[in-house]
Amino acid sequence: MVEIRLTNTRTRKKEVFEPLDAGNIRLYLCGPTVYDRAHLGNARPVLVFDVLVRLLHHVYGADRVTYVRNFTDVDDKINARAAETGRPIREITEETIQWYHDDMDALGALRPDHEPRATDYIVQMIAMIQKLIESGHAYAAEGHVLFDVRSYPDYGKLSGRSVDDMIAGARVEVAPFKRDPMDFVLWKPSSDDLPGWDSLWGRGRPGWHIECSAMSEALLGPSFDIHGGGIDLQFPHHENEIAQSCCAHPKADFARFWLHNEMLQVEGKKMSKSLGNFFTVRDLLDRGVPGEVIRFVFFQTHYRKPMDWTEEKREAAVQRLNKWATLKRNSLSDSERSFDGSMVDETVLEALGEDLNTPAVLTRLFSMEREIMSSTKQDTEIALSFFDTLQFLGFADLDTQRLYRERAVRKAIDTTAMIEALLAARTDARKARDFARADAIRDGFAAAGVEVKDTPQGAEWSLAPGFDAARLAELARMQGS
RNA sequence: GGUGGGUUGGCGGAGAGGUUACGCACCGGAUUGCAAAUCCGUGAAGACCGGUUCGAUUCCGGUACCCACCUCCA
Repeated sequence: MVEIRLTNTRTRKKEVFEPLDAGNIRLYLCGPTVYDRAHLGNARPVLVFDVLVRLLHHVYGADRVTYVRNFTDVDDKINARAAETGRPIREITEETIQWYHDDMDALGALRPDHEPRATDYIVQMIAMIQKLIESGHAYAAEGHVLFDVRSYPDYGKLSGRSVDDMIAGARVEVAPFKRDPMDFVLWKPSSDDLPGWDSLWGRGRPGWHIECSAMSEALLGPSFDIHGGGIDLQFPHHENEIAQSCCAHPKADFARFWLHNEMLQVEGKKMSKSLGNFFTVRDLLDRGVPGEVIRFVFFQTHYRKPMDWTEEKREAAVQRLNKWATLKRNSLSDSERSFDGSMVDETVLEALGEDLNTPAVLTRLFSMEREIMSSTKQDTEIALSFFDTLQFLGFADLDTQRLYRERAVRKAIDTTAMIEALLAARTDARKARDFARADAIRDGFAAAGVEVKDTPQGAEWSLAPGFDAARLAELARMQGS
C-alpha cells in the first residue's frame, strides 16, 4: 500500500497520513462564496483536493472517502451584489453555484460527496454559538455574538502568531462592544432588508467562520482527517474555525491535518479581486483553453509553491497533451477503450503519496511516454498503464482540439475527411515524385494550422491552436480533393 | 512592526548530505526527396557570506532580494 505523507500546516512538518477510520476518511475543503464566477486562483485548492481525493480513492476505496466542500451562500458580498443588481439573493447564489459546477467539471475535478450550503445549516450554527456562550468562550453584545479569543489559549497556533503581536502591528476593527480587539463575530444583527434568521440574540445572520465549523461537524463529526484551503485562509478563517470547533468540542481534534496551497500569481503578482488582475476559469475556457490544459499547467508546480500562470506554460501544455492524444491513437489498438484504474503506475502513486508531488508525477509520465515512443508494438503493458494512469489523474479526455473541431462542425466542414483526403493526395504526389504538389499540400496544412508528422507507419496529424477550417477548405478546393 | 514561505542551469521545475532529476529551448549525430516528427548523444545550476562535515546545492547561522498573511480574498 502506498504511504501517504502530507505537509501538515499545524505542525509544519511532513507527516505520514493515518486515517482516523480507514473505513471512512473525511475531508473538508473551504469552498467559494457564491456571488461571481470562480477566478483561476479558486481552481487551485479544488485541483489539489481533487488529486488528493483520487489518491485516497485509489488507496482506500472510493466508498471509504467522504469529501465535503461548502458553498457560502450568505455573505455581505452577496448582499452587495444583490443591492447593485436588484436581483434576489437566491437567484444570484443559484446561478453562481451552477457556474461553479460547470467550470470545475470542465477542469475534470470530481464532485465532492457533499456540497452543503451555509443557509441550510443556520440551526446548527446557532446551536454551536449557544454552546460557546455557555462554556464561556463567547458573549453577546449589542445584538452581536463575539468569540472571546482570550478564552482560548491556543488561539494563533495554526498561523504561528500571538494575540498580542497581532494587536501590536495590525489594523483591527475596534468595535466598542468587543472585549478584545481580536475577538471575531459569530453572529451579527440584520436590518430588515438583509437576510436574517431569528435567534436568541435577535434577527441576524452568521459570521463568516462559524459555517465551516458547523457544517464540518454535521457532516464529518467533531474530529476528521483533513481540512484545506488557500494559504490566505490560514489566518483568520482557519484559526477562527479551530477556536470555535475546539472550544465547542474540547475533547475532539477537529481537523488533524491542515493542507494549505500557495497562491496563484499572474505576472508575479497575486491574483486578487482587489488588484483587478484576475481572470476567471470561464474566460480561459471561452478562449478555447480546455480544462485539461489548465489542469496540466497546475500539475507543473507543487501546491505549496506560488504558481505563475503564463501563456508559455499554457502553450507547452497544449503541445504535450496533443502528443499524448496522438500517442493514444497510435499505441492502442482501440483508442476509445476505457480504463478502470487497475493499472495505475506505482511510481506515480508514490510521487502523489509524497505530499502530492505532481511535478514528480509529470516526470514519471514523461519517462513512460519515452518508453512507449520507442516501442513499436501496440498495447504494450506500459502503454496500457500510461493511459490508465492518465485517466486516474483526471486526463481522461486528451482531446485539446475538441473546441476547434466543434467550431468547424458548426461551419459544417468535415475536417477529418478533408485532411485525410489531402494526406492521401500528398502520398500519391510523393509516389509520383511530384514534390512541388506534395510541398504545396504540406505548406497548405501548415498555413491552415494542421500539423503533419510522417512516421514509418504513415502520416499523423493534429490541429494546432491556430487551426483555420476555412483555409483548410480552400486548400482542399485548390487541390481538387 | 509581527508571522510564514521562497531564491536551483537560457526558461520552467523536483528530489536527495556524496552517484544524470525531468521538461522546453539550444547544439551534435541518425533518419528524411526536403521538412516535421522520432531515436541517440553533448553542454549548462544551485542568491551571497560563514559554520558543521572526509564531502553541502541539500543541515545550521547571518546578509540581500522576492512573495504572501496580519483587511474581503483560494
